[in-house]
Amino acid sequence: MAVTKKHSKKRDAILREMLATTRHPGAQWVHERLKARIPDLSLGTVYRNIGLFVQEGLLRPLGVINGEERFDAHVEPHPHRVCISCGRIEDVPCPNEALLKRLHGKNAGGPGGFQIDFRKTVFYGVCPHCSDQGT
Amino acid sequence: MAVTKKHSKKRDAILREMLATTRHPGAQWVHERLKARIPDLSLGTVYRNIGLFVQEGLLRPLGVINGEERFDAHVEPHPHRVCISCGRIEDVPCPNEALLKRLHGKNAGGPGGFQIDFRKTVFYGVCPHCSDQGT
DNA sequence: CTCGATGCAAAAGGTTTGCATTGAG
DNA sequence: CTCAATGCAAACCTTTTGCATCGAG
Repeated sequence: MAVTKKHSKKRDAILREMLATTRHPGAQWVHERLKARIPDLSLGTVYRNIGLFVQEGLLRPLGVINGEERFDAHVEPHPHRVCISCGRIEDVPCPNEALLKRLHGKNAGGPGGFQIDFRKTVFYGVCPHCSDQGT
Repeated sequence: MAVTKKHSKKRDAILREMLATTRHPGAQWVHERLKARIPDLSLGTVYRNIGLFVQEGLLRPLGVINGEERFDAHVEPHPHRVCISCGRIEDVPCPNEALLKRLHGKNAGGPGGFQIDFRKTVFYGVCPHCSDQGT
């Protein structure tokens, strides 16, 4: 069942903006981006709605990069790569798919009683753009 | 070459405290823990020294859990499991070791020009203590 | 004595929250 | 009309920083 009760243009705009990009945006980026079209959109509303989307499973939190939580609208579990220079996040195309699948089992976390719900794999490195800059 | 220039009792205490625990502590925990022994230890000093230790490679930042950055004094790369209920972090004992190794290569991140420096794998779930609580 | 290390408090960000107002059904 | 959604601003928390003081070499 949905957490959301009523319909709202701003809520729609926030979700659509996040679905339409591959940037794995944070709240601030979404807000700044939408302000152009919706000048009276408040940052608080962006945060509140992102929170709801996450609860509904429409968005997946990726983790904090440079102090800001980032989100992915493509909710099927998959690894990411993060540029430690500029914070860019990309989906990892086809990362040893078979191997990763074998790591997905309930017991992948090893013994000790943890009930593993999900896994996150992140590769950290420098993206092409940043390595061109000579850092 | 070392980042640190001078010797200090407080700095030593901070590092020793973090090396002596398997909790993967955050700055606040270290500070609170040491205050008992060193009443005039300031939180700023804990943050500053942790920052130095990370630069020196003595500590590895694990990521933000519940809004707080956590650190590991065991710097050889290895996966972790995190309790999404209480924030407990544990090393993962022996997680399909062979498989994980095969994911370590420079190209593990897939094509696209990223120069992969390191990888983080985290399993999220509920620890035994929290699942006993019924949550 | 010199310069790095520290305490203290203010500042900086990102995120959350309380409350009055707006708007969807 | 009713209650969810929003704007606004204050509150929160963790982390950083500026500056005067302290302490190691």
